Amino acid sequence: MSRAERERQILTVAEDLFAERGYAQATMDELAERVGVSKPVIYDYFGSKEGLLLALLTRVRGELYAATRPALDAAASPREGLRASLTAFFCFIDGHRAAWSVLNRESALVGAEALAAVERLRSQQAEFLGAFLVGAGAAPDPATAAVYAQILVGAAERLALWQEHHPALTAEAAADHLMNALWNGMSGART
Amino acid sequence: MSRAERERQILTVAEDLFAERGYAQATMDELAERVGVSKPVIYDYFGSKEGLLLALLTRVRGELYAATRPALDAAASPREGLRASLTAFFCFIDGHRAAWSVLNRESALVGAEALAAVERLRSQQAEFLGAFLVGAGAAPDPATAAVYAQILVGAAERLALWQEHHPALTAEAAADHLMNALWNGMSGART
DNA sequence: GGAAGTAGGTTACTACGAGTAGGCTACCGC
DNA sequence: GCGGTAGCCTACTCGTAGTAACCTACTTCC
Repeated sequence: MSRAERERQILTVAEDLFAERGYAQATMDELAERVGVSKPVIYDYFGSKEGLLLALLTRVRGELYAATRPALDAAASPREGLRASLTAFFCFIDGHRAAWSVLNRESALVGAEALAAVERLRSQQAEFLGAFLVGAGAAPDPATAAVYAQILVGAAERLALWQEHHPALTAEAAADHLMNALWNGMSGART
Repeated sequence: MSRAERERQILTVAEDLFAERGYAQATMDELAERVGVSKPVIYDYFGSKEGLLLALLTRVRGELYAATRPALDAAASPREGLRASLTAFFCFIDGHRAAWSVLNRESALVGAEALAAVERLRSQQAEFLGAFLVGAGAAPDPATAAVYAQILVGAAERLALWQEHHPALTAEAAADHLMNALWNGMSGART
């Protein structure tokens, strides 16, 4: 098997295994067994357990960006663009539900590098959201836009996790709620 | 030394150690050494490394509740109450900066029980915020209020973490931004 | 066509950290 | 003084991340 092929295979198996057991409980021995190779092969490809997680995060980051970025500009108005992008985000999480909590929440404990990788993932989202908010006139200045972007990212992330235990909340409904709360404000109740 | 005294001592040292090294990198051997006892003593008190984390989370939960809950009702208006409570939250994080990321973000990877404990912490905040939002007329119905409460919690949490790398953002400023974004809405820029 | 290098593995270890078995000491009630 | 017990220690076991050293087949060059 070629290197690139083997690499993708290991990452895919690892994503499932991490989702199933959690990062800490997943062992490299079991991963190697599932892939059907010996352990040093994994180490040859990724260097360490954390390196493997890092590679996984990088892959997910690319996918998430591809899923949410285009939606922002494709819509007719800023409001609809933001709503479409938020919906895309929740749909993406839905498709990667198993990997989501592991990759985005459990990863932090391993080390500085993995933590930084998770932060880069968030920053990537926050950055283009911030630029978007400035363009949409939704924030008085770039600094405020940066803060607002963090608020958006945090709120969306929390809602995505909350969904796990409240499956009644669909991706569209989650996006709608976010729009109502953040765009219109909570000061007066709206439906 | 009495049991209760020893327990508090171990928890305090553990909080520092976890903050310093991160949960995974912190070893029970080093903790025992810092406390000045042998390892089995720690296990006698907390059962396991995760048990220790759990006890720490429980303590922090009580402190966070005490810091944020009273502020909600003490103020003259709902708007001011929410702002005061958010400010109290960011101030609390400021005081527990070192422990914050470990306890609230890194803990998830250990096991189901620790994960549940972290979720309870968030739920506690979300619950009284939800009830508050209903009372304030800031959400059309209790179900929406529950979603809004999650949005508040997620946004506040994210902003608290973002502050780590953007120390210019004070607790008051963070609370103000949150109020502007969430209460008034982002649809029209306000200062 | 055979020597030399290399890609893609393998088996069999080491190191280290979580958790434990069993014993020791000093104090308390009687 | 003596049994019980609270609080603590030394000295382990065991599982898992990570590694050293070796092996096999294929490609490449003369």
